[in-house]
Formats: sequence, C-alpha cells, structure tokens
Amino acid sequence: MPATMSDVARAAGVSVMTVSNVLTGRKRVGENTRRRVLAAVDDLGYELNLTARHLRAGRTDTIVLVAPRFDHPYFGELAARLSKRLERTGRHLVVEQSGASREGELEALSLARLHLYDGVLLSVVGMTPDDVERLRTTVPVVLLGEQDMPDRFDQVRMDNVEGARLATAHLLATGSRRVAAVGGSTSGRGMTFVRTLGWRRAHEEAGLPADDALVLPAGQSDLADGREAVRRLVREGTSFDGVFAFTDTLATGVLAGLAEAGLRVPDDVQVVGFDNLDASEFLVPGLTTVDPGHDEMADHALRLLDRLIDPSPGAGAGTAVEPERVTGPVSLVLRGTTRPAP
Amino acid sequence: MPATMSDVARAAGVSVMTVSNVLTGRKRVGENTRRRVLAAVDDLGYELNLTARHLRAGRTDTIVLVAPRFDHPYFGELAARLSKRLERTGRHLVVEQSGASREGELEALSLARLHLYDGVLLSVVGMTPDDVERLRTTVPVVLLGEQDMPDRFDQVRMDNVEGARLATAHLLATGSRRVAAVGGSTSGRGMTFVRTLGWRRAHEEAGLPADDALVLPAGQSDLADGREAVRRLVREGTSFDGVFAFTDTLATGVLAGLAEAGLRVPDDVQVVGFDNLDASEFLVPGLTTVDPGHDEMADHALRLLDRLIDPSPGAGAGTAVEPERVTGPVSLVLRGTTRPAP
DNA sequence: CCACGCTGGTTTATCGATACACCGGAGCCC
DNA sequence: GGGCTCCGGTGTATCGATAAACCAGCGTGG
Repeated sequence: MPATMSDVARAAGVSVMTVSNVLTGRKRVGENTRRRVLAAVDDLGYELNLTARHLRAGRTDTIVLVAPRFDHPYFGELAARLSKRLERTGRHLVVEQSGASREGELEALSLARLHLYDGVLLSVVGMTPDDVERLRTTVPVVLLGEQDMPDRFDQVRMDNVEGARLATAHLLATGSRRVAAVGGSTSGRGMTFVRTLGWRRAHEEAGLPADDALVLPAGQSDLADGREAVRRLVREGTSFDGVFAFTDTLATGVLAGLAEAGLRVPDDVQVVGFDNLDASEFLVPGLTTVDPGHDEMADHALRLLDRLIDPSPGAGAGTAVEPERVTGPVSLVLRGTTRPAP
Repeated sequence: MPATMSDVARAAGVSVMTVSNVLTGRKRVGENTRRRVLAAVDDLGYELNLTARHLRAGRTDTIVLVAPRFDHPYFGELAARLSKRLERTGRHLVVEQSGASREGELEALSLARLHLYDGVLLSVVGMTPDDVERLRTTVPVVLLGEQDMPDRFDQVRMDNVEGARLATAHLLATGSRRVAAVGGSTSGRGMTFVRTLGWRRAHEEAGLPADDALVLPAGQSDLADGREAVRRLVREGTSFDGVFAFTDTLATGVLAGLAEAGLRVPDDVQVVGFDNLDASEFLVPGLTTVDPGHDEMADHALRLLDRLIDPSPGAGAGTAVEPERVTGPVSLVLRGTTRPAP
C-alpha cells in the first residue's frame, strides 16, 4: 500500500491539513514542523495522490488533445507545440486517440473521460457534424482542423479551400495541366471534400477543366494510399503531370509511387502536399507544401480554450461566451517537387 | 454545475447506489427502476465522474506511455501499437511527454502524475541510470528501449548492439569501407554509445579499421542533425562511402544532405537507418534499416506491466516479482539505399 | 486592562462514486 | 421447521486531499 497523507501526518505528529500545507505551500508553517513533515514524507516515500486532489479541487491542470490516431506525424507535431505553450502556465498536455472514422469514434473514448481534464482539444478529422452534434458535455471543448461543425463549439480551422486552391494554382501556373487530387472526394463535407473544392476552384480561375477522374480517394494508410493512387493512375493509363496530395504523408507515398513508375519529379510530374510536416523539407526532392500556420493555430486553440476554462473574470455567470471560429493563415512553401515559377 | 449521481437518484426516486448499479451493471436491477434511472440520466445530461470512481476504485484502467517527445514518429507508432493491444482488454492508453534530456526530465512530469495511471511505460531515451535510480515509486513501471538501467525495473530493450552490428556489417559486406556513424558517441552508456559499439564490432569482425572521426553526434533535431552531419563530413573533407544513421529520422536527414552534396545513393554512398518507421519504406530510394521487432516489444512491455499490475493471482503478497529483461529480435530490412549483396 | 491582530496549528465538512453489510420476502431442500 | 439462496433494493463508511472555519497563545497599541 502506498503511504497516504494521514500516514505522513501520524509519523510527523501533526494533522493532515498541516502536511497538505507544507506540500502545497498554501499556508505558512513553522520551520520546525515543516522539517518534521518533510522528513516523514521522505521516510515513508510518500507521493501525493493527484486523483484525490482533482476530485476535491475540480481542476486537473491538464489539457487533452484527442487525435484520430497516435501514429500520424501531424498530431505529434501539434502536440509538441501545444505542450510547449502549456508548460509556460504550469499545465500539462496528454494525448489520447479517438480511433477516428471507426464506428465508435468518440464513443470509444467515452464522454466521461473528457471530464478527467480541464479542457479538450478535439480533432474532428473524419467525424461528421452529426457526430459532433451528439457531443453533449459540460467540459470546455475546442474543435480543431475542420469545417462546418455545429457552431455551438469554438473552432480553429485551417483554410482548407484556400490552401488547396493555392497549391493547385501553383501547379497550374508552373505548367501542369492534369493535376491529380490524391486524397480527394467529390462528396461529403469533410476535409477531403473541402480541399477538393479548392482544387476545383483553382482550375476555374485558370480557365482550365478539372477532370473528376483525377480525384483519387485515400483510405486509412496514407503512405500506402499515396503510392497506390499513382499505381492506379499509371495502370489505368490516366494521363497526369501534377499531383496535389491532401497531406504530406500522402505526398510521401505519391513520391514513392512516382519513383517506382520511373516518373521524374518535378520534370515529368510536379507534386504539392499539405501540412508542412517537419520531415517534408528533408524529402528528396524537398516537398512543396501548404503551411497551415501551425503556431497561429496552436495559439488560437489555447486562447479559446482558456476563455472557456476561466469563467470570464469580468462577466458574471450566465454570460455565455459566444463561440468563435478562427481560421489560420495558409501559405505555400516552395521546394524541389515543383518547378520554379516562370 | 454538472449533475451528480445523487441528482439522478433524486430525480428517479431511488438511492445513489441503485443508479451506480444501473450504470455499471454490476448488480441486477429491476427493469422498471432501470428505465426510470436511465430516463433521469438522459434528462439531466448526467455524465459519470471518472475521477471519483478512480479515487474509490484505486484503478483507472489507463496506461501511460511516457515518451521523450510528442513529435517523434517512433513513439507515435509505438503508441498506436500499444493502444490497439490495450483496447482488447478495455483499457486506454494516453501519451505524455517527459521532455527528455532536459534538466527536469522526469521532474517535469512529477512523480505524482504517474499515480494517475495503473501502469507506466517509460521510455528512458536520454536518461542516465542515475536518473532512473532516483525514480522511487510504487506505480508499476516498465522501462523501454534502453540498456543497463537499474535492474530494479522490468525492461524491454532493443538489441542495440546487434542491430548496429548487422547494419554496419551489411554496409561493409556490400563494399563500403568508410562508414560514418551518424548519431554516435564514443562515451556514455546510452543508446548512442551502445550502437556505436555495434558499429565498432562489425568493423572488428570484418578486420577493418573503425575511424572515430566518422562518429558524428546528433542533437535534438534529428532531421537537421542528419543533414548537418553530411554537410560537416563534406566540409571537412572526411572521406566516407557509407552511413549508418542511428535512427530512421536521422537517416532521412542524411539522405537530404547527400542529395544536396550531389552524392548518389547507393552508388556513391550507402545508407542504413534504425527503427523501420512506417515512412522509411516510402522514401526515395527506400531506406534500408534495422527493424527492432516492434510487435514483440509491445507484447513484452504489456505482459511485464500486467504482471506488476495484477498482484500475481497465485502467489501471496510479499512474493516480489523478479524483474525481467527482455530483448526484442532485430532484423535487417533491405531496401534501395544499399546495394544488393554481392 | 482589554480589544485586536498575527502565527501556527487543528477540526470539520466536502468532492462524487462505490464496496459492503444488510433488509424483508419468496422459494426450496432436507 | 430451520437453514439456505436469490431478489431488488437501501444506508453508511470510505477513497485521499483540501477549503473554510476555528482556536490557543502571544505581543501590542490605545
């Protein structure tokens, strides 16, 4: 049995409350008793039980990032950014997995779990607005990275349409005429659909036709899916001279597929990704990609969350905070998978 | 204020205990009362407070993986594997960050936090045995991925020496004579040192000299460090025709550096990594790398942890479990960054 | 001389859920 | 008919820490 605070109290000959005070420093304690308590703590190898503190205090100083999957580099990088910011205020970040796009989605990570944290950053990739609508909870929640979710929630989104438009427009401007949209989808309302919209819009603006045969959906395994997309284009003889991959991970797979097919990048086929992962700069050739403003998104997300956690210092209760939608600034990062602008 | 269980009880006209029983299904409850309770739950939007349950039950059904950093793909993949296994037994995985190799190391993630979980999988990359020795806790802990830690703990390790030896031996067997060890170190006892040992051993076995000038340390940013290592070799005119990079991430940086320097892979320089990340197969050319037996490691880690969590069904108390050290099987995965064996 | 404030502590109630003991009645076996 | 289990419940103590109220002793100023 681990030692409890009252064990320490008994050993030190003081009350539990005094032990608590020594440990938290919340009240002054005489130097003598202080030392006795600390000695007892050391002696018994006592460790604070945070669970009990949480129950009593109703606060955990911990934020959770709920990502669709653990093994997706994008969320790893996001978590790192968030964690760094939270450390400044003495808080912690933990990451949980929702197992996106499966039946159980949020169910798997039962609603009750969210109560274990002061706030929730919920990535809603692969969830429908309906899924989110069902999410009735009193825990502060900020949604990340999607579009058109119920406006009951704060949301931090990428500018998906504009990012996709930028990427595609650049491909068209540098000479590509048949740009595949890898990871795209012609229906639904999720990220895949919205970026497909941007792809289409770029074509319109350039006065060029967008061929739906070039929209290739992706599945669960981005890397393999990217490669498979290229294989399929080649196999079916669909001509293409550019690829807009909807994530950098897909793009990595696409590059592998192109190499396999003996197609040169960027000479035969240009490629643009989306996310600007750390690794993308180091691919060979370096991946041209859309940078979704990582830092701004992290800043916004935490600002919105803090607004909900802190019961608004000025306003009284009942003053519901008006949900906000923020969109990060996108920009195109030019590297070796595209040709220089003419 | 969120509704509590006793609110529900009052609304349904039953005792709290009955509500609890309905919700957990731990005892039989009449169909009528059951329905009344569920109606009340729905009505009040009641959500179970897991914190309270944890305090009472002394169990959280949650395991934590403590990784040095969130944005390291290796741990993302590991987390995914662990999570999948834990789901089978109805448990959860959460990931926390230790911020390895900083002052605070585990301090940052205060010992008390570990008590929030039923068990801890602690990656000790970048920690010294002393750091770990200081780790006095009653929570079940299994150490991951290192060597020569205090044998008070269970440990699941990669066969670092053998993996490094394999990698280097293959480079030597396929014609490389000057093999750089990127991420290596000629002192200490951590992973970097041990893999350097394997690198050295392969040279000995082949009767070839191992030049310490080819051992290049890495810092915090593996990708950039890998590239920088190549830049440095080129800048300083150190001749080399092979690279053993101590992680696949470093290898990715190395490949970028080689491309930048106009060196062809594998014709001018062969490259081998370590980790067999998902992405490594999709680099161009595909990265030859050491596979550390991911699945076996995950299996072992959880087996050892469960052994500690479950107070050994057979033996009585006081029967201390003998700490175990398991080493995963390593194997070499051959891809395009090395030449075919002669 | 007494009210007053400070210091260093103790006592008590509480956070929300759950283990456990227990209850009256019904059914059943030997 | 005594002893047993099963049924659908209820009351109470408890998990460990902490906020808030309270208290004894002492110095001080008016």
